[in-house]
Amino acid sequence: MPRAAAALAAPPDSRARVFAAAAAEFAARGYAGANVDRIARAARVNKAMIYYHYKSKAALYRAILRDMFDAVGTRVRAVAAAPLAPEEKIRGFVDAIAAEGEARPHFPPIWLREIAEGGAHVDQATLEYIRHVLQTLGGILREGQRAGRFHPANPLLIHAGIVAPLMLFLATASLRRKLGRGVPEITRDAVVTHIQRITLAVLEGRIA
Amino acid sequence: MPRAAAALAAPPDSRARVFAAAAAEFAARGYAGANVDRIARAARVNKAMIYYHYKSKAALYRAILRDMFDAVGTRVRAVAAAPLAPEEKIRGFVDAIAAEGEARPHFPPIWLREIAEGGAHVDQATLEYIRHVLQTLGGILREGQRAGRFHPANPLLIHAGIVAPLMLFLATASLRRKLGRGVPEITRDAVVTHIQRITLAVLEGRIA
DNA sequence: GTCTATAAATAGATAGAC
DNA sequence: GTCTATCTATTTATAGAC
Repeated sequence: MPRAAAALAAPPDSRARVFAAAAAEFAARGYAGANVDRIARAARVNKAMIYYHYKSKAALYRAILRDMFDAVGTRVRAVAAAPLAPEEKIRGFVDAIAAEGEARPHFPPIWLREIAEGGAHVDQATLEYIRHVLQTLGGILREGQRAGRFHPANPLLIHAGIVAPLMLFLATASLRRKLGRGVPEITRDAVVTHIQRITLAVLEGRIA
Repeated sequence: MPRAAAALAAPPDSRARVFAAAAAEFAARGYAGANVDRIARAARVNKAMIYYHYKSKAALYRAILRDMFDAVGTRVRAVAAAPLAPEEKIRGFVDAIAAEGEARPHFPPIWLREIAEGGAHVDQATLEYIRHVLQTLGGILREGQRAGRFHPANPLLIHAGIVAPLMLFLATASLRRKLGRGVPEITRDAVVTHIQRITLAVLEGRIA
């Protein structure tokens, strides 16, 4: 989905505008709550155009899902392939997830919802992309273990410890505003650094 | 909502059955995806009964939200009020969230979805309950700081570090099955212990 | 590629009998 | 408290003209 992905910034053609508008709509209201008319309006296209470009609302949604996880997978693999120490790769992994979550604001909310419904809309291709991310992290962990710098650890647990708080933070900007005063401020960098430190502390066995 | 809450196990009256069926439906499909006819069928009541007991689909959903956060708030305050060392209270806090997430299987998915839509359905009462949970954690942190055992920390960050991975773990049981082989197993207790350790390590400044 | 008009199904909500 | 029947609005999707 390179065309759609590249178009997130300033959608030139109607297909890319549909993609971008749909991503925002699905993020804000979920698959069931999303409305094709509203997507059309936001994309400044006629509703029929949506069905010209995509087979159905479901197919459009799945395209967005695939694009999301494909992008994270790619970014994360780049980190794993770079000539870096395992510790740096872990930091890079955290950064990659955060960067992707920020590059695509629809990513965190959609991700949370997919978790909530047990990946109901996740097709085989997307499932592969998700596996890739997990396997990439697993590879970094094994590399660190072979180098004698990481203790053995469950990749799933490490992954959850990284991704969950990140997505939560990125997705709760508006909710935090709603909670208002009494809830202390917090910055993106603080969160990323915090997660990097914790993850490395766990991997290096510095946590009793 | 004590009546509805107590009825989660074996719903005796129709109102409680509606409540329980609706909780499951909203958890599985989200607010927009939930279907009142389906709720009626699952609750073994006539659809009109739902509107007899609750003003609308939205009101029914809000009642479930309130019940959830009220319950966590209560359980968490009990931990904070107990005569325990701050460290034990933190462990208890983690346990309380996990226990509540397990006692109400609809809790984790609904929680994730509410985060995703920025608390769109959260009314004032529910907002209060959520604040209570945050404030309770804040109280435990201050107590530990006064006792010289905890370093200063952002309650929101600590809270996210606890709740996010827990909810994620509890909500991903089915998705983990879908990912299938290649994804290592993981137990509830391992997750809880892991989160307790990490949180305490952070609070005690054992993480560089 | 783009638009109008509309088909067809779904779903929230209620009136009114019992 | 419970049920039948139905109204009404919404919404996905498409046929067909340009």
